[in-house]
Amino acid sequence: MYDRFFEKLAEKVTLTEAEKDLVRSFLQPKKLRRKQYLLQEGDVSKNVAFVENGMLRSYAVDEKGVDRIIQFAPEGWFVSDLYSHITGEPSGLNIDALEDSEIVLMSRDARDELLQRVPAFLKFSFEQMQSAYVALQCRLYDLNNLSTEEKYTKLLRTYPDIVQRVPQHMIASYLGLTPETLSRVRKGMAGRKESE
Amino acid sequence: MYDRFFEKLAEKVTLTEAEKDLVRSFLQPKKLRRKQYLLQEGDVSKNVAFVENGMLRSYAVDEKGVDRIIQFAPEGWFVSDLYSHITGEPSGLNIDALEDSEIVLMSRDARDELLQRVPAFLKFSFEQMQSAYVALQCRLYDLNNLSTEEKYTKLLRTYPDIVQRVPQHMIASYLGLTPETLSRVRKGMAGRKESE
DNA sequence: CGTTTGCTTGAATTCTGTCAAAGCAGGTGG
DNA sequence: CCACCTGCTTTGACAGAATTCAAGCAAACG
Repeated sequence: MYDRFFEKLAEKVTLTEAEKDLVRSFLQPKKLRRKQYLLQEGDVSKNVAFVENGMLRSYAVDEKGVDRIIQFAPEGWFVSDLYSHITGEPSGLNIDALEDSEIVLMSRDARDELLQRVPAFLKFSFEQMQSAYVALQCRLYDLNNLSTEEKYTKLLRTYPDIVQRVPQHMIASYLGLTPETLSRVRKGMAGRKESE
Repeated sequence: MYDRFFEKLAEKVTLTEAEKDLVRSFLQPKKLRRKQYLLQEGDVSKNVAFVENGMLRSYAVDEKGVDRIIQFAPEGWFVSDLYSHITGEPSGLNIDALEDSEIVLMSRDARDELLQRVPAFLKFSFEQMQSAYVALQCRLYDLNNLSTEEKYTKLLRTYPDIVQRVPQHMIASYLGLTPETLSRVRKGMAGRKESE
């Protein structure tokens, strides 16, 4: 239990056994069935979740009722509506499970206390956030500047197993495309490959 | 000197005078003329910059030679190529001044040492990074899901003085549009306003 | 088996990029 | 002080790309 979570910590900081125990005491395991919500629009995000295995997604619903996926969170990733979590305001996002999943929850109080009491945890959180920021900035650049096809192939290179695990229309949503457009782009790519 | 920098810190943490002095000893002021580079593509990002006043921008140049602006950094903002700064690899970005500017530099060693020696500085850096992450995620969502016109009006609401301070073609670049498209969108907005 | 869910396809429409040209400052040097 | 550049914005015409709406099809599911 919590194996992957502590592996993740170990990538960036080393904790004593005592610190590990302390951290562990603030965590709460949870299982989620496919399609089960972790957070629903309008609620306040009480927890940050770490995915031990399975996969979640966070998304917003636009004025036309269409899902707009913001993030996929497979095993080893954190997911939450940070804005709501920090400010305590109602969330505009939904988070739910795309597969049956096992996750680790950390409440806001738990997080605050750990950040204060365990310096290594603060250091980890900072570096984790820094990495996430760099990755997000890269993604933003790509979104702005790559062609549709390039966005898709780059996604495939970054997350090779995503095609097997999430339906295509969700990938389209994540990339900011309609399902039809993505379908046609894939067709174009396949056609070009065969003719060579 | 460093006034705005310490104001920024004070928004999130409180430092003793001794800590302030320590932080100060690791900072380096610098003036930049308009069009002067802080970082050029291919160089390694040695510093993180905080803008005391003036405005910088970070951008990449795509394969066709077109500037793609990633971030505007007016007074009170941090700017750097974090990826290059952390990894030590050559940067793919350029950072230069859009106006004559006064900035505060913090080298990588300085930053590492402050993060280690001044807990409040680590806490600040974490929270700063967290805020930046939330803001970036919001921007990414907008880029993906808003219409061209909505992106532009949202930008105007978020940074009311940006239109006065940066040329329109740079705003277009920041929004991922061609200058022509932005010009036409603005025309459309103006036309609609008058007829009502 | 019928229903749902997801993917594909087509045709029409709207939007955006591209290329080329012209207008409109502000700034500089003569 | 004026003529000239230069950088920036606007316009137009056209081509290409993406969305929309509608329909069909296959696999998965209860």
